[in-house]
Amino acid sequence: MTKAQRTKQFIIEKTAPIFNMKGYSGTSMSDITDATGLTKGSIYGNFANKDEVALAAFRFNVKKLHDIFSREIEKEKTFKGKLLVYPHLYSDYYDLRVTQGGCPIINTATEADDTHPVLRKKVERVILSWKEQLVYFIEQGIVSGEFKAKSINPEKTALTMIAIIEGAVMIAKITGNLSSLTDIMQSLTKIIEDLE
Amino acid sequence: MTKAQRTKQFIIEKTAPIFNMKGYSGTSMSDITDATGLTKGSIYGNFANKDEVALAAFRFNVKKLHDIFSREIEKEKTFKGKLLVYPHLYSDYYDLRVTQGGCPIINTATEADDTHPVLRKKVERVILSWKEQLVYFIEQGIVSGEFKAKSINPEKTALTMIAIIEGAVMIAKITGNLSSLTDIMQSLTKIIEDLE
DNA sequence: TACAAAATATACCAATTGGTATATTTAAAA
DNA sequence: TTTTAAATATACCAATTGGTATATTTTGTA
Repeated sequence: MTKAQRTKQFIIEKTAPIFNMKGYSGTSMSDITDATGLTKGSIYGNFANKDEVALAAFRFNVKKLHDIFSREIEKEKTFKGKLLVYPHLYSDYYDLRVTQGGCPIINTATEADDTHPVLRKKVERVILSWKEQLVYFIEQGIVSGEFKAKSINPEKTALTMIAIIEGAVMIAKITGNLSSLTDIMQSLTKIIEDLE
Repeated sequence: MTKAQRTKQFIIEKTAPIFNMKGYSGTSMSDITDATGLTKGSIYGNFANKDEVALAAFRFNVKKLHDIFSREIEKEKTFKGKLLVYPHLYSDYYDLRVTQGGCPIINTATEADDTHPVLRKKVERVILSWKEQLVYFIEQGIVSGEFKAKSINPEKTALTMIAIIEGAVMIAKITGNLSSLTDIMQSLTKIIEDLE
């Protein structure tokens, strides 16, 4: 890793929480220089513009979350177990502190949908690939006999899971109430268990 | 209604969609003057600052949505019917066009949670009172015998309903896919029907 | 150790930000 | 119809915005 690569990574790590908390248009260049202790010169030496920093920060935040879940999902042998990783981790409030400022998906989605086409597309892809992963788990669960084939619509179930999770994170974040997150995750657990 | 009151209302109506699309920090004074055709003088003659306009715009957006749902809820005689108004209206994509820019609750919640304490508190109150209304419907449904008392946790169900709805709106907005909204609303319908 | 290249800092830019003081117009009351 | 007050417009303000050209420092390599 060259010096420049390290600096680039350093800028991303330092600004990722800022972008997640303040949003794209809420984060200024001075926020970026403050957070990194670097000057504009070195920011613009490593990134073409603010946009590039925001994009990299978003990628970083998503990966951070993704890695946590992937690690736990791999440990599980059954597909039901893999699906249950989500309510399990979220019940522990695990993530909300990892990525400061709440879920980067919902944060970026709500800000970018009407304002930032590039970022919008990135979020869309993240959501769709998340959905595909869930669909795969559900379908494989059906194949393996864990879930009953009839009456299950994998696509619908996957979308519902994502909606519940994102909605739950939003509610917990705005109310500061951890128990509401736990409550909603119980409902999600039930949905998964009803697949049997 | 005096002239000033009418102008104030005019400013709110014209800027409400802007704030909902661009967000608080994304909406500038020039956006406001552009949208209204008025000058800064008359904006600041009617509002103390940008904050006041944003707060009024948020209130306006929430009320607009609230009125639509209230009207339909009143028509329903059973509590199950009242709860089902949500999936029914959202399946038709009814709201997403009423309040331009998607759901003001999720938009404002994700932006304000880490940045704007006053707005944050307002969103929190909106969500909590929405939850209380749902809890009331569920409890009354139990009293009336529509729902079976045991195994129902009204608070948990209400929170889950809100999470699903908000998450669904977010997904539909970012993917531009109406059918995902319909899919998720079917899941919500099932949750409500399972209360029997 | 010298040197080229990469990385970072400095100092600037025009444009825009939210906000204000004052001038002008419009509307209501006497 | 005149006076007064309310409503709106004009013209400004300092501060901050994202961005850039250039100077300086740091780094790896010959």
